[in-house]
Amino acid sequence: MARTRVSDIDREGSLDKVGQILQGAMQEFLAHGYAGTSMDKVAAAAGVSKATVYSYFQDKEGLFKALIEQRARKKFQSILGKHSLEGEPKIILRQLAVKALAQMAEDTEHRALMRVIIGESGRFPELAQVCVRYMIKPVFETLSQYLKAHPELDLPDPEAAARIFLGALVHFHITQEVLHGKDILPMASDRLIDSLMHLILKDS
Amino acid sequence: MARTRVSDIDREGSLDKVGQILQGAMQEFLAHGYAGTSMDKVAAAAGVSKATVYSYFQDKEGLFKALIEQRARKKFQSILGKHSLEGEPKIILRQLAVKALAQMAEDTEHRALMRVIIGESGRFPELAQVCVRYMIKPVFETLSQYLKAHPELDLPDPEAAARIFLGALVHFHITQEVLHGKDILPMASDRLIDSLMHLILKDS
DNA sequence: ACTAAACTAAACTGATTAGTTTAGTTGTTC
DNA sequence: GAACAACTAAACTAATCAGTTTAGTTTAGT
Repeated sequence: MARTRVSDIDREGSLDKVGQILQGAMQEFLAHGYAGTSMDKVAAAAGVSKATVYSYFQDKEGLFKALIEQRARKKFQSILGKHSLEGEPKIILRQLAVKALAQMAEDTEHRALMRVIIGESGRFPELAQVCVRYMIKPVFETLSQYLKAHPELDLPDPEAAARIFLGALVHFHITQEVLHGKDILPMASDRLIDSLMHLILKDS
Repeated sequence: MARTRVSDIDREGSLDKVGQILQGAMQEFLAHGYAGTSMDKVAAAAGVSKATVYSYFQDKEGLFKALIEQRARKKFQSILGKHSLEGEPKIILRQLAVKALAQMAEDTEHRALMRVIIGESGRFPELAQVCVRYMIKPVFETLSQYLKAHPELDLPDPEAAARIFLGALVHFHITQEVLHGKDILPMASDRLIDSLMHLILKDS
């Protein structure tokens, strides 16, 4: 049976056992997917015995779900949480696009998380929905709100425009980085962003 | 060793052994991913003995790669191959968007293929690149060419515009269908398409 | 020092895996 | 009918897997 108690004094550096296990699980699951990961290797990567893993998590599926939920919740802050979205659209939207593409490009964990979530979305639909709810939805709503607050952009449907804006960025990242298409279908990110700005702002 | 001879008379219905094996491999690999699929089940699904599978394909990895390459090459035709892309942009682009979204939504194999390719893109980068080369690139180039041939659209960078157009559509499909986000982040596809048309055409 | 909880390494179960081998069965060709 | 190639079912190897158990160690509270 899994323990309910989680918060104790942090002996041993900075992580409690749950954190240690999740850390090891992240390393393995994000690198090899659900079916490709063994619980022995998770325990080894966590620096913990296998019995301890099973004392905190019911089974492999439970650990995987707990891990993905934790990472999905933690990712939202880093992608838009600090970005305040205040100021002139011409500047703010460009800043947002540049920063989003750059951040996604350098964040290998985010890339691995995308692969796992999409790859397992057929077998774990509820996990995919967790990611929609806690990662994708807040980002869309934040941008929608900003676009709605700027009627001078003359967007008849700000929510749909937010989808187009973010969809174009994320799909660009998928083709270039996730699918290793940089050399086959090369394009500087500035060109995408310039065109995106031109379409949304209707002028320069 | 894998056989080199492939084309023979088609005894037995319509499929040769290679086709039969690939058919069974598709059923299993697309449903359970690479690591989650066993060669015993592939042979059973193909209606063929395991020894026969290994007489045509070197190993699991070779069969998987052959399968994904075949499906990626076959998918290009169905997504844009029949669409001729001739006529007024206002009509053609809307038609293209409507048809692309509808086709992706009803094509369960395409959805499974997306999951597997993205999910395995970290472990099989060369397969992901095959898909970029034979599925994504031709679609981008077809649309780019069409946009370039219509200067009245006043697009400063038709290639980037093609990326935005298709990226918005594909990412919409990923959030709604692949990640099961329809009920969490609902939006009628018409709204997305209307906004996309408005942005590209700058008027109605 | 005693106790109890948390943890460890290691062995174990029973199932499954990739890939090979064996012995026997089809079907075609000469 | 002899010979050959393609195929089959089934057994086999050696490794790995999820999950449990055992027996012993560490740690903290009293």
